[in-house]
Amino acid sequence: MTADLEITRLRESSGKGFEKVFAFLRERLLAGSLRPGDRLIPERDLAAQLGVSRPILREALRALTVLGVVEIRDRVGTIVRRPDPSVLNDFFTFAFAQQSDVIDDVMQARIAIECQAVRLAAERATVSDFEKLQQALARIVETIDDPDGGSAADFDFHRAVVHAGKSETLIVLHNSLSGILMRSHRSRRELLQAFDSMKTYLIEDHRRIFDAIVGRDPEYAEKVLREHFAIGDDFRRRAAIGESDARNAS
Amino acid sequence: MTADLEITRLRESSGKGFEKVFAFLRERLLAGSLRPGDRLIPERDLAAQLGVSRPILREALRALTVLGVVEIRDRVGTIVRRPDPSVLNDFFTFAFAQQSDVIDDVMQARIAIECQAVRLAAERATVSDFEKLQQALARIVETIDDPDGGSAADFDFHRAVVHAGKSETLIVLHNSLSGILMRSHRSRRELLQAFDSMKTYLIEDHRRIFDAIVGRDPEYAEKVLREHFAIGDDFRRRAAIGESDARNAS
DNA sequence: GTATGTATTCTGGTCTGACCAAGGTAAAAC
DNA sequence: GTTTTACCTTGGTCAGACCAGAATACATAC
Repeated sequence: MTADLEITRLRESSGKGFEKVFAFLRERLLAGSLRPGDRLIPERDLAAQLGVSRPILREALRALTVLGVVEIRDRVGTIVRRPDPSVLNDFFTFAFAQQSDVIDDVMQARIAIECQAVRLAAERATVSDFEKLQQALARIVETIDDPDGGSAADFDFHRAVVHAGKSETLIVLHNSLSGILMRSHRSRRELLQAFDSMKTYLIEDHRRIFDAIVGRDPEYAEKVLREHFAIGDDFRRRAAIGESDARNAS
Repeated sequence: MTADLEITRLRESSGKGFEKVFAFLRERLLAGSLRPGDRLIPERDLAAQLGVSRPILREALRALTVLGVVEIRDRVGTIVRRPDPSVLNDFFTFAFAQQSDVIDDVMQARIAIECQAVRLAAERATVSDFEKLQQALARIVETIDDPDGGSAADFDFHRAVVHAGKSETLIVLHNSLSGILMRSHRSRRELLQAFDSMKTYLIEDHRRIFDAIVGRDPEYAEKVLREHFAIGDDFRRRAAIGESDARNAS
C-alpha cells in the first residue's frame, strides 16, 4: 500500500536481483511490517514494485517458503506465517544425513536442552504437566519390554519434561533435535533389552526425575537427569559398537 | 530422452513442478548420490532432464540454497555443500524476531547450551583454548568501561567457552542464538554501567569460569556459569523494567 | 617448449510475455 | 433471498532470449 518509497530505495541498495528481493522481504519480515497472517500483494505487482521479474521474485518467495516464513497458496496468494520449527527438521535431516557419527554430538545438545528444561520444569510445571509426566512414566513401565513402544514412551516422557519447562525456545530446539535422535533412539533402546538391569534403571531414573520435578527441586532434577544420560551413555558404550547403516530408503 | 529412467519415474510420482524437482534433488542429496563437492549439471540440462523449465529448477535450487545444501556459484555452477549451520541463523532470526518478549526465553536456551558446553570445555579444552579464553578474559578487563567493546569482549569469552567444548552442535546452536541475543546484549550491558559493583562481578565471574575450565572441573564450571547468568539476570531485572517496544513499523 | 594473451564457449542471472487452472467474487438468473 | 454463472484474479509454469563473467581452448610471441 504505502510501501513504494522504501522499495525504490531498496532497488539500488542491495546487490543483484534475487539478493535484493530476498533482503527486502527479509527486512520487512524481521522489522514486523509484515506480520503473520498478512497476505502479500500479487506476485506480478510485487515483482513490478521491486523492479524484478516474476521468476526472480518467486525464487525469493520460495526461499522464504523453505524457511517457513511465508506460505505460497496456489491461486490464493502468499501469506506470512509464523516460522514453523519443522524447518529445522529439514535442515538437520540434511545436515546429518551424511555423517552418522554426529549422533553423539547432537546428544550433547539434547542433554543441554533437557537439563535446562528440567530445571525450569521443576519451577514452572503445572498440575497438568504433572499428569502428563505421570502418564508418560506409566507408559514407560508398561512398555519396558517392548522396544518400539518403550522407545516412544521414553521419548514422550522426555518431551513432556521439556514441555513442562515452558520455554518455547527449548521446546523448539528439543523438537528439532528429535529427528536425528529418533533414529538412534530405537536402536539404542533395543540393545538395552540385553541388559536386564537396564529395565529397573530406566524406570527408576525416570521416576526420580518425575519426583524431582514434583518436588520443585531444580538442582536435584538436573542432577538426576544428567546421571540418567551418563548411565545410558555408559550402557550404550558398553554394548553397541558396530552400528550398521541400512540406508536403502526405497 | 531415453536416458532417464529414474527421472522419468519421478516425473509422474511427485506433485507439481517445483515439488517434483525439489523432492528429486532432496532424495538425491539425502541418499548420497549427490555428495558435497559435486557439481550439478548445468541448469539448462538439468531442467530439461527433469522435464521442467529453468525458472522452476531455479526455484528448487534456490530453496536448497537457503537450506545450505547447495551453493549456486555465478557462472560456475551449482555445487553440493555440506549444510552450513548458518542457515539456522536465518531461521532463528525469523522465528524469534517477531516476538520481542522471547529474549528471556531464548536466554534459557543460551544458558542450556553454555552450561553444557562449559562442562565439555572443562573436559576437552586444549591449551589453545586456554589461550583464547585468557585473551578474551583480558579483553573483558580492558573494556570494562566501554559498553560496546565490553559487550563484544563478553560475548567473545562466552563464544570461546562454547568452542572449547568441542561440540559442533552446541557451537552451531549457540551461534544461531547469537543473532537474537546480540541485540539485547548491548542494551543489557549498557545498563550494567549504572551499577559499579557489576564491574568487579563481571570480571570475577569470568575469571572463575576460566579457572574452572583450566582446573578441569565440569561441575564447578557449570555452577559458576549458572550463577553468572543468574546474577546477571538479577541485575537486569532490578535495573530494567520498562522495556519499551519500538514497534513503529508497519 | 613454454608462456602469454586473446577468442570462444559455457554457465548462471535475469527479463519478457504468454498460457493454464482453479479460487474468489459479484453480477445474473431463479 | 438464494443459487447459479461468468469473469477476473492469482499462483504455476513454460519458452526463448540477452547479458556478463568464468573457464577453457587456442593461437601467438618468446
